[in-house]
Amino acid sequence: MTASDSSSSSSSPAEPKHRREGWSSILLRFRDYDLAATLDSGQAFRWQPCNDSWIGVIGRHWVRLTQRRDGIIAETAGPVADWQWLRGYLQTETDLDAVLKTFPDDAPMRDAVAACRGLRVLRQDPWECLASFILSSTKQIVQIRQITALLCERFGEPIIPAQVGRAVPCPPPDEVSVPIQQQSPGAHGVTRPTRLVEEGEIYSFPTAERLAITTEAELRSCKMGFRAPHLLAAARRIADGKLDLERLRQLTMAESRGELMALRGVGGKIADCVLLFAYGFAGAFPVDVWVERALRELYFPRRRVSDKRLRHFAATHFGPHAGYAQQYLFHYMRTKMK
DNA sequence: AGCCAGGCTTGGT
DNA sequence: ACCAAGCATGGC
Repeated sequence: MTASDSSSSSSSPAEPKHRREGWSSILLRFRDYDLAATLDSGQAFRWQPCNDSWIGVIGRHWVRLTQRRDGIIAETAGPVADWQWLRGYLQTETDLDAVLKTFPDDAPMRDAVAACRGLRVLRQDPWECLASFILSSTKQIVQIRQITALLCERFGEPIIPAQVGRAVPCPPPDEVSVPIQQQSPGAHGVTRPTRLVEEGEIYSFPTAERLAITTEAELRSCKMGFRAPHLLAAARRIADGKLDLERLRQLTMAESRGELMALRGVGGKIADCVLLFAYGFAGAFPVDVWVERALRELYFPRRRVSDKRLRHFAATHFGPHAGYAQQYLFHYMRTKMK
């Protein structure tokens, strides 16, 4: 698409000045990307704002993202030969203009787009997405963040910003480089006693295999309440191969939705979130309390409309990128209006 | 204190 | 087919 990159091996003037040895960085060039809206709109729950950047984990990569006028600077540890994993996650190759043009031309959509233009739908790992949204039911977003943070601290693997260096996850943007010290292998080895989590330390999202060998009580200690048995059962079905999340990519949206909804604790809304945020089914349209409120207040003010009729409207009115439209309505509703 | 939160399941009409 | 209660937990 229109994006062009400059890798850390080039001498681009846009390169971050605080680059350190053992790090890679890249400038993904494009306009029309609102990083803050995208990372803080209830799609993913583990991005932490840090000064003017966002810090998080994508797969096994520690990542810092910084919005610039002409794109996004990404930094990560170690050499990176191919940044496709990052472009895929951020969906930087999606033509946003083309998506927005498919939206219905009505006042609510115009207002929603005007309020948060540049908001994107991410493309996340299916397991992390599924697990996160199993934990989301009847929870506020701040609490989902808290639960997933606990889950990752207890059962994830520590992700060190520079694998051979000291963990300095959050220096100010132009801090003087920290000398990288050799560290004996195994310092973060297999036995990780429970301890206070260091400030800013980041963990990978635990695999289904890891969670499959926990107990419901251990999961409940992450404050997930009645969702614990649902998450545990899902992890076990995936770990033992009864459910293959990769296989769902080959199915139709409806078939994939059915497979997801066969899991305890996964109804239509959570399934739609996974279809949209992980598999990229553009027509998936999750309806939560905020989107239902948006539909009723913006499209049917002072009218009583049945849930059935509302679902039919949602399924037919928003076009081939209904999921994108939904995310704009959601973020619009949550930010601009109370 | 009481209500609500990016819901789902179950049991009652 | 539609309606309500129950479910854990925490923020406001």
